Amino acid sequence: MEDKTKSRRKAASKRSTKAPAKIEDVARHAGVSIMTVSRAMRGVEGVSAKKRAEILRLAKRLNYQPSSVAGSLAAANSTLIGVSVPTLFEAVFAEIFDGMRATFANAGLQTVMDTTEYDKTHEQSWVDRMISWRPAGIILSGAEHSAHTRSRIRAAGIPALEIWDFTEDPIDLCVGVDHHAAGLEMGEHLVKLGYRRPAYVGVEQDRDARAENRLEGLRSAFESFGLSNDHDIRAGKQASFEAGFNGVRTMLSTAAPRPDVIYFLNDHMAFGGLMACERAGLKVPRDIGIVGFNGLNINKVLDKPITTSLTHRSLMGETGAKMLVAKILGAKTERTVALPVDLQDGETTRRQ
Amino acid sequence: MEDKTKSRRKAASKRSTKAPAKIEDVARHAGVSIMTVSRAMRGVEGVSAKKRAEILRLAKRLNYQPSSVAGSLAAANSTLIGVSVPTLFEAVFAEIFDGMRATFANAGLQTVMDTTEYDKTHEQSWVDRMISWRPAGIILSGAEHSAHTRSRIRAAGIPALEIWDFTEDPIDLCVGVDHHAAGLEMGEHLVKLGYRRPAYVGVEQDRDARAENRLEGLRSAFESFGLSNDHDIRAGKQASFEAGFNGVRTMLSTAAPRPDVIYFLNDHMAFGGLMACERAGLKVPRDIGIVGFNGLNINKVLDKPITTSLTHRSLMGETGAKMLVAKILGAKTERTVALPVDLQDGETTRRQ
DNA sequence: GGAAACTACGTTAACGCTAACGTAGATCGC
DNA sequence: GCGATCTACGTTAGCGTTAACGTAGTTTCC
Repeated sequence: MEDKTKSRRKAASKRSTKAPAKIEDVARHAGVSIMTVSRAMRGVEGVSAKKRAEILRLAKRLNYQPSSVAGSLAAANSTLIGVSVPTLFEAVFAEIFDGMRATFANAGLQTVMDTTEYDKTHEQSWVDRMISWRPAGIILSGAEHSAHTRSRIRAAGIPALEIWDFTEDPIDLCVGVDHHAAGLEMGEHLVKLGYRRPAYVGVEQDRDARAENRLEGLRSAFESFGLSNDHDIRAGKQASFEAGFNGVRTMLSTAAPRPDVIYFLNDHMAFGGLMACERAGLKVPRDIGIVGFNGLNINKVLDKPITTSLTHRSLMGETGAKMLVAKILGAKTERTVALPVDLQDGETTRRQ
Repeated sequence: MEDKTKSRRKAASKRSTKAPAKIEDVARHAGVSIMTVSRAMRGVEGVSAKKRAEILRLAKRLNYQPSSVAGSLAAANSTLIGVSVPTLFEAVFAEIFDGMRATFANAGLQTVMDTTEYDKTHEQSWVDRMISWRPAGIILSGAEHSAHTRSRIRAAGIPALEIWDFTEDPIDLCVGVDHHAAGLEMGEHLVKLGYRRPAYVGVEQDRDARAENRLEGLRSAFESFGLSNDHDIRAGKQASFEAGFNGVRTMLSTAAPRPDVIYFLNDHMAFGGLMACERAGLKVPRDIGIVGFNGLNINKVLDKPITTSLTHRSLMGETGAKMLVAKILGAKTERTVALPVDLQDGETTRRQ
C-alpha cells in the first residue's frame, strides 16, 4: 500500500529520469540527522569541522543541491532581487544593470531580470509574478507605474527601487535624472546657439515616458522664446540607428521649411539621422543640427561627436543598488537621489 | 504558550510591516476551505462559478498573491526558464532573447536572466543557484561549459538549451551557428578578393570562445594559401565601438608592413576601426579592408556598409525556445540545429 | 568535585501550498 | 425507485527545508 502510493506519485511526476538528491539522502548516507546536513551546507555553527567536511564531500558526490524553494519557504527570507527593464535593445539599461552588479553580489543577493517592452500591462503581470517569489527587493525602470503596480508592491512590503527617471514621490526609493530638465537645458542651449526651427525624431507610440518628458522640456524652452516645434516624427519601434535614419528621411521629404536642428530620442537614433542627412547632401552642422541623448559609446569614435546630454548610467546603477541593499538590511538611506546630466556640446551643432 | 511562540516567530522575521495575506486568510474570509481557494485561484475544476467569482474578488481585496515558492514546492513543478547570457552589452544576446520571448510566453513559462561576464566560474555558480530553484528549463550561451556545469545540469535532469554556438555534442539541446565555418568562409572570400595580409582586432582575454573560433577559421583559410595572420590585437574589455577604434590605432602605430584587411570581432568594433582608419587618413576600402561579424543594425544606415557575416539572431532564439518547450512538454524535438550564416559583401572591402 | 556553561548534535513543528482521496447531496438512467 | 454517476466541496498528508528548542556528553571554574 505504502509502496503503491509512492510509485504512483513518482510516475505522475514529470518523466523524472532520477529524482535529484535531497537533504534526506545526504543525511542517510552520512549517518546524521537532516538538521546536521542543513547546518553543514549553510555553514552555520553546530557541526564539528570533521563532520562538516565529510557531509560536504558526500553532498558533492551525490550532486546534492539544496532547494532554494524549500529553503526560502522555511526560512521566510530570500536572496532574490527582481529587476525589470523596458528593453535590452537600449544599451542604457544594460549599463545601469552593470553598475548594480557588484553591490548585489557583495550583499549575497542574486538578480533576476526580465523586460517589459515599455508596456504597463506587461510590467503589472511581471510585478505580480515577481512578488509571488517573495523577493528581497524589486527594481523598476522609470517612475510611471500603474496604481495596481504601486499598491501591490507596497502591500507586499517589499523594498523597491525606481531607477532612471527621477520622481519626488516614489513607491519606495528612487534614483534617476530629471528628464524634463535635461530637455529644457538642451532646448535653451539650442536657442542660444541660434536655432529657431527644432524638430523631434523618436519612436512610434509614446511608450517611453522619459523621452516624452525630454521632448516637453525642449519644447517649453523654445516656446518661452516664442518658437514652436512643429515637426514631431516617429519612426520604428525601437530607438535604433535605422529608426533615426528613416525618421529623417521622412522628415526631409515632408517638412517645409526645413528644420534647422533635430532633437533625437537618443544618440543611436541621432547617428542614424546624421547618416540620413549626409546621404541627402546636407552638411552637418552647416545645414542642419543634430542632437542626441545619453552620451552613448559610439560618440567616442565619431569624427564629429554628436551634441548630447551625458547621463551617468553606471553610477546610477551603483547608487540605486546601494540604496536598495541598505533598505533591505534595515539601514538608513535616502529615499530619492537625483543625478546630474552633463550637456556635451559636440560638433553636430553650430558654434556660438 | 501557543501565542507566545507565534508572536516570537513574527518578531524574528524581517520587520514585516504587515504580513502579506495568505491563502488561509482568503479562505477564512470567504468561509470556505483552503483547497477551494486554491482551486479558484488556479482556475481548475471543482468550484462553482459563483463561489469562484466571490473568492477572486476577495483575493483582490485582500491583495492576496499566491506564493510561487510554496506552490512549486507542493506541486513539484515550476514555470521558470533560467537564461544565462555572457553580457548585455552585445546586442546579439538581446536579439536572441527577444526571439525567444513569444514562445515562452505562449507556453506560460517565465524567463529569468542573468549575465556571466564570459566567466566560467560565474556561469558555474549561476547554474548551481538556478538549479536550486528547480526551473523547467535552462538556457546557456555558447557551447563551452565546465564539466561541473554539464554534470550538474544533467544530474538535475533539467531540460537545457545551448544557444549561439553550434556543437554536435550538447548537454541536451543546441541551436547555433558554426563560428569556425563562418570565419573560414570569410577568410576564403577575402583571399579571393586578393587580400594577403590579414589582421585581427578583438577584445582582451580570449573569453569569447566563438570569436576565437571565427579567428581560427579565418586563419586556416589564409594558411591554406600559404599566408599568415601576424597581427592579433586585443583592445578593451567589451566589443565596443571604442575598443575597435583603439585597436586600430594601436595596430597602425605598430604594424609594418601594414595589413591590407582587418577582421573584427563584430560590426561595432569594425565601425570603430573604420573611424580610426579614416581619422588616420586611410581610405576604405582603397587602402585597407574592414570586415565585421553579425550584420548588426548600424550597418543599415552606413554609406559604406561593412562586409560582414549576417547571423539570424531572432530566428535562433525562436528556434531554440521551441525546441526547449517541446522538450519540457515531453514532445519530440531535434537535439541540434545549425543555422546558416550569410556572407554579406559590403563596401569596406575591395570589389573583385 | 559539582554546578554552570558549552558543544554537537537530534526532535518537533512549522513555512504556504497542492495532490490525492473522501463524501454528502443532487442528478440520471431505466 | 434505487444503484450509479456526477458535482462541489472538505480532509489528510505531504513537498524539502529551517527555527526553536531539547539533551547527552564534555569542559570550565572556583
